[in-house]
Amino acid sequence: MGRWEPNARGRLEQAALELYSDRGFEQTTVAEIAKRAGLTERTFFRHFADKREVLFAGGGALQELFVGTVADLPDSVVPIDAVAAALEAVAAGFEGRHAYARERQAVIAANAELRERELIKLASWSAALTDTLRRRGVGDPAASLIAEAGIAVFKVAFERWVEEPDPRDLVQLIRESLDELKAATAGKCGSA
Amino acid sequence: MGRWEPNARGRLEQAALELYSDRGFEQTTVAEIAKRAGLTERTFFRHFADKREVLFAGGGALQELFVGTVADLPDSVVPIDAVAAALEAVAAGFEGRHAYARERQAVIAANAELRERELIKLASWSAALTDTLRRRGVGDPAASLIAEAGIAVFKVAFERWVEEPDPRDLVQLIRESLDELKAATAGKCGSA
DNA sequence: ACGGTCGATGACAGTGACTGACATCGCCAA
DNA sequence: TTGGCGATGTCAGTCACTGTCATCGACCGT
Repeated sequence: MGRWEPNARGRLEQAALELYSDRGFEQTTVAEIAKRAGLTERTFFRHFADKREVLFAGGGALQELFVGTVADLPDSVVPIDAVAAALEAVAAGFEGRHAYARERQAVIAANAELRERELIKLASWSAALTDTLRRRGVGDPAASLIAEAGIAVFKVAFERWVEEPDPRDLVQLIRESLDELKAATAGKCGSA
Repeated sequence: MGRWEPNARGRLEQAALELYSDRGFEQTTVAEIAKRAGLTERTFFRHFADKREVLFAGGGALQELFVGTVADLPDSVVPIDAVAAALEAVAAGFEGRHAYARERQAVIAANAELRERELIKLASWSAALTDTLRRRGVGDPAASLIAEAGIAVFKVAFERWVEEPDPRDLVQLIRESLDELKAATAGKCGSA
């Protein structure tokens, strides 16, 4: 029970999600999380920059998948389609994790500070995507706008996916959302 | 010099911007802000929910202008055009405040926590806009997507406006950005 | 003028997030 | 065995933020 139990980081992540889910984010102290993981508060802060980050540290791999997908596509693919492909690749990464995503998202939705952190993570995706698009020769500000729009599509689709207890196909939700955005910016659909 | 100097709130806002601008956000304590404004730390927290909010409290009026503009437009106006009109109305509100906006934005850009707060404010605009669009009969998820895309247009245009020391016309920057987004997403309704 | 009410402020103690400095523990290589 | 080294523990300290109560200053009715 002493030091050197394996996977300290993972234990902290799991303990945090459980406590945030049970008592709420604000009602949970870092000391409690650490204790449940068999560690000390100081060690928590060696693994995670702050109390919120423990819920978001896993997102780094997704961002790499996301950007990598766009970068690997042939230049002949138009930007909006490249973004669509990347979104679908990320969506596929959530396969079979609906229950986990749902619990985590419920915790985040219940607290403003956690929503803030989530938004800045998505903004970081958007910035990385903007960069990748520029490298493909997309101009400014088109690159930023396509990236922001793409992230918006993901956000909306993901929200819908998580809302329902009965998991639909996230990839398809993303396709639908993108089509709706295309229609709306063309000024053709959705008006009263 | 005692109590009852007028405009305590405004003095706190100005003192905070000056100190954040000079020393940086993290290097400034709330006690210092309060002292410069001739008040105490406790009074600061009676006016602003936290150390960041002092930079964002003025945004409420803008959100009302923004949503109000959309709500007042005749239903015959297509959603994307209604959003464009609202963005331009807000842009007009920044007339002659370029120097202030520039200083404030520099402070925000220099600190991750402040960027987080800015993102959640924009997300709040987006949510309010989504609501207003729904009331105009726009369906889901089109309402969310148009709102998110509109905010993205504003974000990109505003960034460009603030970047340059020599102020261009924000309204025109917004028009250009919206056109770029339309071009990038151009396609038929329901296309793959 | 007087006393009373009320909102804004001050004073103070307390909690908890986060940090820096240093000691300690367990693994691995020389 | 021993020394290095990374991960952890311990402890003190700062600062954001909160609850509570006292105090001040303006306005109001008498």
